[in-house]
Amino acid sequence: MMNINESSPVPIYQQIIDGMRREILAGVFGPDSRLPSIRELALALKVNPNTIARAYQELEAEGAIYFKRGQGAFVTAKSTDDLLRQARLEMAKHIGEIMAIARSMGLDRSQVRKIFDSVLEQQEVK
Amino acid sequence: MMNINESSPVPIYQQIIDGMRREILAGVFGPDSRLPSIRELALALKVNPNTIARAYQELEAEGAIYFKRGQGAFVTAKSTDDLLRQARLEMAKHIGEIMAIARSMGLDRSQVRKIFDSVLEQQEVK
DNA sequence: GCTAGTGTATTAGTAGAGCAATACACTAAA
DNA sequence: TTTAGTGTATTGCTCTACTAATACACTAGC
Repeated sequence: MMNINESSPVPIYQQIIDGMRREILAGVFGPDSRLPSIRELALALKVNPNTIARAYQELEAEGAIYFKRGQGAFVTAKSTDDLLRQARLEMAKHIGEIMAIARSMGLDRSQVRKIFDSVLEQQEVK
Repeated sequence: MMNINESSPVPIYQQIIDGMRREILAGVFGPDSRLPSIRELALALKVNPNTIARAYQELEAEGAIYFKRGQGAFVTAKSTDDLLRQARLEMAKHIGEIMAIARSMGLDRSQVRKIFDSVLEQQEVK
């Protein structure tokens, strides 16, 4: 079960998005299985329904889940693929930022790749 | 001369920081040369002096410039090195974000590197 | 000392994000 | 057709980031 960090600077709705993505990827909710309803989850996490709704809407917008009227939210069949595609997009954004920095310093691609590798080595993998 | 985009979501003070870093790196202002005074620049960019001051303070904090009381702001002798170091830190942050995404998807370093390379290929170099 | 130039501090206004309270509208199932 | 469950819309509060107006304090140079 996902848990919310009240004191985190990361907004609650974003924590829910992240948590749901992770749980779907981990197989906690398989394709076409039903997610907890907005009200259920709001109650469980002690949060306003609108906050859950916002998270679910974003997940719907990115194609990870879909709604059946009156019945609730369900995991998209291809949602694992979608999530991976989405993740790739997010990564691409960051790489874009990195390249913007690199450009303003006059670095070319191979220099950026070197920096990337050397920083990557220092990262924890957990 | 730097120019400000009023309608950008990027705060003005941040645009000034970025612009200044770029101009220093480009050699518009060499080591120990004097930057436009806070009031001058505020007038030129049609912005409040405090906004310029904030940008200059951050540049000072990261060691790119220094102040002489009553005389203005000057470029640090080693500021090019400092800026490169700073840029590297910024890049590292983004790489950290990328790794956070990767972790939640269960990707290891080599997979991340592959994605990075393939995205890098698609980036414009300008 | 005076003056014109520096950077700095105080205070306040504006806009936006985030979240909750509450009421609404729809649908499945009995 | 009623009921209990869905998601949705409206509204307002709070907090924070950003910016500006204005007044202050210091310093070089005459």
